[in-house]
Amino acid sequence: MTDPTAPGPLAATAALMADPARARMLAAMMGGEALTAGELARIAGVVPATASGHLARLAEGGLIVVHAQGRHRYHRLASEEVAAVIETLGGLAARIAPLRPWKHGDAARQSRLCWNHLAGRLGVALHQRLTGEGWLTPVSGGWTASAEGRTRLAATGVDLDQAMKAARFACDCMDWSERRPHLAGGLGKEIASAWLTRGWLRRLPGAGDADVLARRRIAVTPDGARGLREGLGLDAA
Amino acid sequence: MTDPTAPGPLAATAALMADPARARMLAAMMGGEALTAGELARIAGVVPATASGHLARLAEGGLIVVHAQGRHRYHRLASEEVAAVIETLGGLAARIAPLRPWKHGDAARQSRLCWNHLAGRLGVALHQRLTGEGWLTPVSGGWTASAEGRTRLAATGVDLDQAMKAARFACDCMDWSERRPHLAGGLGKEIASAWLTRGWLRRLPGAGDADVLARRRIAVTPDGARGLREGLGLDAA
DNA sequence: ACCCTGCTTCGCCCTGCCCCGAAGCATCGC
DNA sequence: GCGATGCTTCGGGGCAGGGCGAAGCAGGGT
Repeated sequence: MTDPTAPGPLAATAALMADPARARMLAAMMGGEALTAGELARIAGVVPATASGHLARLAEGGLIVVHAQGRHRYHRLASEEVAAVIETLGGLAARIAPLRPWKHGDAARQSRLCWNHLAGRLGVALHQRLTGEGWLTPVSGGWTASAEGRTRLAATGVDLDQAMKAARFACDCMDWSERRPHLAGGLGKEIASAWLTRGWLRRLPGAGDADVLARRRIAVTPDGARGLREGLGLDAA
Repeated sequence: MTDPTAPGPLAATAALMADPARARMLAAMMGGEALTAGELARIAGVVPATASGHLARLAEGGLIVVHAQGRHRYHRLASEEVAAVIETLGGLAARIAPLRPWKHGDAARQSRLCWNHLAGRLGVALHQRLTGEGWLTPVSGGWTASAEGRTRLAATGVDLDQAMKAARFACDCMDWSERRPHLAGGLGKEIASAWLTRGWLRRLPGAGDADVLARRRIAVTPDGARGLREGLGLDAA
């Protein structure tokens, strides 16, 4: 039998997220960008030395991966699965917290990124539109696109073939603010990155209000609003 | 602006799961039963006084609810959402943990309960069978059942109407051991409870091997194997 | 070559909290 | 009534670990 006093994997992994500074770092990385240790230190509100220790633990725990480049070290979440856990846990926390220094009434429902795909109002609306019209239908372990869905998405700059190739089993990620699924997986990533590079979406500076929203806010540009309306019949209010 | 040193809801909630004793308690409650403080103390491997403190914190944090009855106090998970978070986090932890006192190779994939519905091999197989035959199709925020699916399920003792009534948005819960969705929500609950009372499934004592599997193991009885084969064409190996 | 910047390692302090034993309340059985 | 059981609150001890400053080690610019 194993040591009964051992933490166990669940507690060990939870402990990695249980520190305020580390939680802020993880929340910041939910924007999908790779951030340097210095940036993360500032975000977390600790001195670089402390941040370095935290990042080492997160990396050793497998929650983040580090990419050294020159004298910078870039940190990002290790996988979509890690992002999903943080998203889910953050949603539960936000709904549970009776102590409410964090108004999750309105700001939290805004459109945002969840690791590398769209979440919030926009993410959910997109998911409903695509599945509601039958352009996309879930099958066990992935998606199939109708011919119309394929051309519609292509018109918005989404390379469906490449997305499908990478679309290892596209869970629809549960959106905690809207309580409906949004589009994750390879397809979600492809859509978000296509629209970001096309200038239909842009990142908002997003202040420093930590935790669930740090560095994750996005907005639809006028171009994007027009494109989504014409291409998908989606009203991005 | 709020106090920048405040833990934040994410860290606070994660901290509740970050203690070994509390994690063991939560894992035990994943079996769906309401457990007394004494049982949980024994499971967690701590003295009743310590367990009482932990349970108070879990309750105050909204992860569990307490139901006093006579001189016993029964504790269970507060919601399906809490269960989903624990399941997801446990899955991530099990796959990440490079330190492996916890073999998650085989035992973890066994059929088990996830809060109040089926998970593991059986849960995933069931989900695939029901959706694969078109008996159940996901629609935005729930399910619809075909006529054939309705009669098939009714034949196994599942009251579909009642299930649907309670089937507030049946996310398919992601199964971490099989990496495929299984059936959660009101329908998943109804199926599991129907088959448990009918004697098609039974709980396994489940040793005390804590964390992800404590008190969650189930097995298909000979009766159940026959019923599932005849009723649903499902081979419960 | 020089310095500057970004990051890490080290040593120390100190808070938080996990644990237990003892005592205090409830509830049930007799 | 009485004692037994289940659980809680209280006080004290001990350890993990989070925080910082100082020093060390890269990589880059000039």
